[in-house]
Amino acid sequence: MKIFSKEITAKNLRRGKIHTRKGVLKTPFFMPDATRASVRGLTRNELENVGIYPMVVNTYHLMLQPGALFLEGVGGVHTFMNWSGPLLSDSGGYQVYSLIHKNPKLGKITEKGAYFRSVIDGSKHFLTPQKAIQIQFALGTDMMVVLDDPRPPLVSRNEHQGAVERTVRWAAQCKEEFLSQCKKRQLTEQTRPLLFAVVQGGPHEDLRRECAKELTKIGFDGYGFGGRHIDEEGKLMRKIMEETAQAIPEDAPRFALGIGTPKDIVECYDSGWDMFDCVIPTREGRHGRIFIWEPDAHDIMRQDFYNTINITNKKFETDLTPLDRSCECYACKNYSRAYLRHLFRVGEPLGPQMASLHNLQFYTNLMHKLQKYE
RNA sequence: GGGUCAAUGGCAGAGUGGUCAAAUGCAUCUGGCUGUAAACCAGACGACUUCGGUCUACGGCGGUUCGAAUCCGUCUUGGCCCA
Repeated sequence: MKIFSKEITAKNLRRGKIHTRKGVLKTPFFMPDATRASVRGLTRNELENVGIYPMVVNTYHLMLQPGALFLEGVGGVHTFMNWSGPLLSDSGGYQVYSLIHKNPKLGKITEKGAYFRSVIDGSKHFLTPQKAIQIQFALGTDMMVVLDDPRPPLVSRNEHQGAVERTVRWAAQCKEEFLSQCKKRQLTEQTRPLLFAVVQGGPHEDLRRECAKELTKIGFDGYGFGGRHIDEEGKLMRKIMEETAQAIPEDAPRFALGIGTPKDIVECYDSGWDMFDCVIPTREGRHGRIFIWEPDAHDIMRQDFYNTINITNKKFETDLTPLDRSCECYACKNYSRAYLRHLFRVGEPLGPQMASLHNLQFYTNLMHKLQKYE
């Protein structure tokens, strides 16, 4: 199967389509995070109406609840959550970082894999590269990610180097398990999922290049940018993103994991990345931040094209206009800023729900604009 | 009419001689959130300020004291009990 069909080549970027077994994805695209097999607060219909097609689920969260065996038994996570679009499963690699590195009490990393203490009930779990792949096959997702070893950005170069080496070793083990699962399940080039590796290396360009090179040798369907991609001031490490994109095979999809703000996404696109996922639209929506198009902005590549408002701010108390006049989403078509502020203040779930919906519409529209760009 | 208890910042409610511009919770205001331990977290919340302080505040008034939200007297208001 030809995974990536090249359509446009401009500068050093290539844009095209990714062929998954559940359908074709035109790049660039954004996937909302349905970490626990649900985009928080939104129904299947709402997501479809916004124009969502691919989404991201999480291996770590789903192996804890409801469990990989159960999910495999019911025919996979697609069936369980009733979603027919392509699903990408994150490996749990990020949880290695966000749980263990941020709080050593929650687990331990060894060469064999990562021990986790469940944040749900304290029980112990062990995730190996092989197991991460096995679970993702049990989930039945269409794009899988290798177990990787991200590190906090400020650790020593030495530690980043160690993380790169481990990430490469684990990636090789994942690939091996992936091939074995495909064989066992009699999957063809047309029916098998895609496997993505993750480039680590922190803020060191040479480590990123080295990591990309080693992963390329093993060979994957796509490559991700892992670890933190913004510096201490919250600015995108653009040079690193560019360098890393250049170090990845030109005909492979490039997945900027966990990115990002609308501005970050545009910059990453411009740096050569074409797949994105992030909690920002939904989490910040739940917390009251709304993305608004700047009416006079026409070139998303060259100017500030959006603003954010905090809908809970007092200044919206009597504002009967929609969140965004130019938006076609259900929230903007039906409710006012004052009403949504009211919903947030009294704790009605409809508030966070509508805010998430609107923000996802914003992200979807942003991706449409990027797809038309050139 | 007699007795008794109470009155604290937007609300609830601690504090009962100095460490009190006053705990805590709620409410309010403002931030933050980047492969979701996140419907979460943080800061502010009497006024003024040259940011060192200054002033006004724990029902009213008066007192005791170096010093009072805290002790005493009295008034006002409210709860409960007895006539």
